[in-house]
Amino acid sequence: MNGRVLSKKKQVEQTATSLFQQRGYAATSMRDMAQALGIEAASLYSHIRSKEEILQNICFRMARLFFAAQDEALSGFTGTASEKLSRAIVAHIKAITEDTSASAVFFSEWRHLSEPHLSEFKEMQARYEGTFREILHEGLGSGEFVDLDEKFAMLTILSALNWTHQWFKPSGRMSAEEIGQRLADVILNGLRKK
Amino acid sequence: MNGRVLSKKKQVEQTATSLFQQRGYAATSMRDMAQALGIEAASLYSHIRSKEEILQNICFRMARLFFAAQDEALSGFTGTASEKLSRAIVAHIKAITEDTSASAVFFSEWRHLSEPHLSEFKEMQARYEGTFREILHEGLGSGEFVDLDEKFAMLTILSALNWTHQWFKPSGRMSAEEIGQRLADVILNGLRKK
DNA sequence: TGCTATTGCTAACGAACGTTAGGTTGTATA
DNA sequence: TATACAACCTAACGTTCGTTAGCAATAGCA
Repeated sequence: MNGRVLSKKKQVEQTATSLFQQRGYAATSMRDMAQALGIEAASLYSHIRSKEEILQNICFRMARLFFAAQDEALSGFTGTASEKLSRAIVAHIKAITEDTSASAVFFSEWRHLSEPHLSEFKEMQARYEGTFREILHEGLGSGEFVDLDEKFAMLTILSALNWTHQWFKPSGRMSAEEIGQRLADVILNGLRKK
Repeated sequence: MNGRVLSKKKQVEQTATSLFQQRGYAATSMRDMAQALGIEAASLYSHIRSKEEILQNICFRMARLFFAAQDEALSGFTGTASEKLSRAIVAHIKAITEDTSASAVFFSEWRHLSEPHLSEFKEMQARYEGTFREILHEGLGSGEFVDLDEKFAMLTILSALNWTHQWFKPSGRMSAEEIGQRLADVILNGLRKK
């Protein structure tokens, strides 16, 4: 077995991801998913343990993706805070564009995780955001960045980036890297022409 | 009657707003709301027609707030695209900070509206965003702004602004107007010191 | 051929859901 | 004092929810 394109479990997760994105986790029933797959609701339990397990897999898989991209972009890199921020932004966009549906679920459905997964998730989130804060902190200390609140700036930047999943199309004329670079440029230099 | 601080219907809506923000519309039950108010679920129907009516009221009230703020900021105003954008941003932040909980619901729970309200809502949203697009279009035509995609820039800007509801505290040291102004500054001039 | 997964089914469980019907109480006004 | 209404109750409705039990069909491998 396993000469298949996609294991059935992956298929279930992919369908669930799409439905969670469209309707939200709480508003998507097991029967909805089953119907989308052309099977009965009870049959889903041959592949998954519970509804929440699906959400956990989506959320934590995306989390790993974000960390991997961030690590790759920053580990061992030395440069100005601007350069670091730029690389972190490009990495972030790259992770989002690797799976926009899962990203959408990751960003807005994680609150439906139950303990202890919820706490673990929040911890990872804080750690990930912490890297951005450190970069901002560094840039503020070196006088590279304008005076601003570290935390609010970090949240605002991420919020701007996190909308990318809504409109990114892999078939579009810009690659993830190009989009990330443009966003980094605008964040660093602003809309206004100099 | 009506020497009261808040009509019971408003109390129900306020409680619902808070719960919708925390758990999401679909994951909040009538019994949850009732419990938060110290009454029985069935008693809620003395004050409201349905669960969805509450969501409708929250969403459309916030929509009116956004339009009112935008109109006040721009109607009759003539100036550069930068100035217009700045005013629109400040107005937007002002509307958000007038009710951060309702804003949170407005931004992420509107998809649970049923027709025809859903279509009406989307129409208003497009109209509101259209104003931002026009400003960007103007600034691009006049050479005031750097070259960028109108639609994506608009979505990115609004996405950055729309996170404000997450951290704004009326008791904080910055007013809504100050925050809006700072955000407009960063969007126009960027993070990097010149 | 026999064994073991994989994938699916029907039937049903108890719980929770939004909502309705019908009734009781208290208070403000005519 | 009579009337009206707001506010809340208990009881229950039909539906949907996530999930379990138990069983059948199929396919790959030994």
